[in-house]
Amino acid sequence: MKRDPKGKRRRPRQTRARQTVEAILDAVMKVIKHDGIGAVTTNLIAEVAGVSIGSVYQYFPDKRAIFIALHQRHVEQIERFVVSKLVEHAASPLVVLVRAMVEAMVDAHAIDPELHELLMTEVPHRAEGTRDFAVRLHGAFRLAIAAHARELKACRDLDLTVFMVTQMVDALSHGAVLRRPPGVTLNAAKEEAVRAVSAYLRG
Amino acid sequence: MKRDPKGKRRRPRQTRARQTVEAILDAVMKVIKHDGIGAVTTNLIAEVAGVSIGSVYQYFPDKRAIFIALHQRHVEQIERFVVSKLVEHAASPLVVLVRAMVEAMVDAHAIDPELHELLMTEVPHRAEGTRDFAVRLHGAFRLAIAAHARELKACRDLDLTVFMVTQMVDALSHGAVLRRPPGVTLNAAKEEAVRAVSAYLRG
Amino acid sequence: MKRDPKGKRRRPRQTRARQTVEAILDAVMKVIKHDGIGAVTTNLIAEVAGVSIGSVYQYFPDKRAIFIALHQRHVEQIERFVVSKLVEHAASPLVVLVRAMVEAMVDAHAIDPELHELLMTEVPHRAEGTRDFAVRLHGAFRLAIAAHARELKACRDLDLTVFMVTQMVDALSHGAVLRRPPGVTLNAAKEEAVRAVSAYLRG
Amino acid sequence: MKRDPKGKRRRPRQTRARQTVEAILDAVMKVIKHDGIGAVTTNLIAEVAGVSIGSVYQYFPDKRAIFIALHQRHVEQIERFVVSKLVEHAASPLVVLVRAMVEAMVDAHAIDPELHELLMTEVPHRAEGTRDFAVRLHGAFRLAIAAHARELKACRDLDLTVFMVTQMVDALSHGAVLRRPPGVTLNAAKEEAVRAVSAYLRG
DNA sequence: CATGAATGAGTGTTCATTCAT
DNA sequence: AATGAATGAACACTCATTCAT
Repeated sequence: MKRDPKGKRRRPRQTRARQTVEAILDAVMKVIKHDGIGAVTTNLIAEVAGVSIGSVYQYFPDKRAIFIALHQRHVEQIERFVVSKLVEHAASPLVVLVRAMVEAMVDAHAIDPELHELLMTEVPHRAEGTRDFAVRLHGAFRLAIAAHARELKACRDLDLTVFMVTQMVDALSHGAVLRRPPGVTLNAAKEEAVRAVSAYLRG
Repeated sequence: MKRDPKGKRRRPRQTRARQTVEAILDAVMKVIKHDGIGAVTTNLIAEVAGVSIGSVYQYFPDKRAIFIALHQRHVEQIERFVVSKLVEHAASPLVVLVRAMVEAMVDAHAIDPELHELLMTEVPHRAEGTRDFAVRLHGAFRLAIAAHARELKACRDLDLTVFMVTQMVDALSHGAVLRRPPGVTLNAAKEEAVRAVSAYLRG
Repeated sequence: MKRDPKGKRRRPRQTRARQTVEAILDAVMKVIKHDGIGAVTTNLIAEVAGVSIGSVYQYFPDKRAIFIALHQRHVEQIERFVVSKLVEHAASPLVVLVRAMVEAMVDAHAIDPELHELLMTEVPHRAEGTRDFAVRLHGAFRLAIAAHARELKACRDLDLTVFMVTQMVDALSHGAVLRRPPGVTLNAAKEEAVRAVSAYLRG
Repeated sequence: MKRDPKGKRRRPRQTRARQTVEAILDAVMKVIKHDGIGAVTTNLIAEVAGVSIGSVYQYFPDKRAIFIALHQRHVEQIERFVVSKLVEHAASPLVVLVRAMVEAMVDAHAIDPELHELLMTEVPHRAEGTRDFAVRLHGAFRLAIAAHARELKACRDLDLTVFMVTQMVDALSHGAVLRRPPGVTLNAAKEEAVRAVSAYLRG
């Protein structure tokens, strides 16, 4: 596989391919939001994406693969988002870090809560390569928390602690966006989540 | 044609109907676990349930309704399970109550974790009547927690607190069963969850 | 099966049977007019008729038989109607007779033109026992026309003449009710039909 | 319409599509005549037409649409047939024209009387685009009759006259083919029809 | 590589009919 | 005779996938 000698120009094929893939995934999202997953057919995906059905099968072996890719993209977007927030606060004190984590996740969920919910409840996604939300975040959170390991008194098992924090942050931010009780503001829910995680970490 | 001596009319309606519905839902579960949701066809459901396809449509307007009912039944089972555990500990101190809550949820999830995961990730739900897990538990948890309201110093908003506890217990017990890191025992995960919830409630 | 010794009372069985049959046929009509023949199912017929589906099959061997009976009843109603008009004018001059025939048929069609049209275009009816409209009228018209045979100069073959008159009266009255051009009143169409038939009979 | 001599791209669209549609309609006719409409299933249509069931649904939204198209084609065939006969006799005297009209219709009905009858009595029609036989002929007949308007003494309303003639020709030719009394030849029935229409037009 | 017409196995669903009560 | 739950053969229709162009 020869690399481009000069490395200046991107191979147009790769670029076009990525564009097409993106168009297809965008189309799936659009259709899901408009009419539910029941309306998602490969032919409709192709039509909405503005490509031929043949091209869809150029990039995806079958329909299932499209859903998996959609999940992957969605999770990766959030992951990128969260990681970037986390590095910002690499040097912050623990509470600030926790607040940043919660805020990042809430923001991530708030981008398109409806779609997130649909992806989680309606779109089949159990498959290799698409590990769950919380699992994907494990790595990012581990790094961030490890930096504060000494502050954590009761932390005997870092992996366990990271696991717990990840689950809590994921669930509480998801819940804050989509299921908080009426009368509770998003900010209040956020603060409460920060409080909960902090309390846990403090021991 | 023997009429029953006392009873004027046979009335197998309610009983038979419920039996049939149960048989159908059991059949769906069986098929899902055997061959995945991809293999779930209405005719197969009928066959496995030992009823005619026509009878399936006597009780469910369409395939989707079967899935919804399956979710409902599953969630209700867990709810019943959790509630019964909760009433057992109506008079217990807070920490014991929290441990009971976590244990109940972990046990509930552990009954058939595979099925639970499949129901959540592969089977389309999202429809009236199938509110989320955590939402169903809200009521049960609220009752249990309200009894300890005085002990909760930092509790300004009971609903918010209940919401938080529900989310945490649900996520942590679900995670403990299905996503705990390797090397962490179920019991350790349980204890950690109890610790986390207690820490939050303590303020 | 003993007949009623005195013969005073109608056998309730016969009466009930006829009532049920009528209720079934009425139900079919009702459903057809409400939702089209596409909506006509035996179970719905039973429901609308207020009898059990089992009772429907007590009186009709299958669905087709119901349609045939419906046609038969409809045609017989019209036939009775026309015949009674015809006997009124048994002694009238030819033109009056023709006018009476046309009027009778127009009135018959006008009773429920919509249903008539539906019966003819949507409801399958080719079967023994359900000869066509015009054929059923042949006998009635034959009698009426035969009385005026001597007036008919050009009438070499009475059957042919009756056939022609029947076709014309049927088609023209049906058309007058359902297809006359805009701007033409029903009465004008009637008169024109009378003129046409008279012209034919006059030779 | 072969544009490019070299032929850069095949464009079988229009032609192939029409061929397929014709094949489907022919298949329906074939099945109806063989086994009755009861035997007409979409899959059988596809099989007999030599196309896949998927292709059937490429051209028709549902089964009903196939029947409608079949009616349309049938009526259009007859219309074309009649019109061509009519233009042949554009300059003929009235009686000859009437004879031509009757003959055209009789011939049209006689092409396949069985199918015609089945289409009319067994196949659901009645939908936009499938106006009745007589209505379709109205235009053709109007043109033909208008040319002789001066000869028609008693014709006050051309539309009414055309309506009457259309109804009569349709009914009498249809009846001549399918319902003439035994002992009456087709030719005799034709002549009688010509006589009837002529008598009407003469006033 | 792209296209999109064609495919056809497979599915959900209906509904005429039966028969135990 | 009446009932109506149950039946299941049969059907209309979909849609993932292919492949000739």
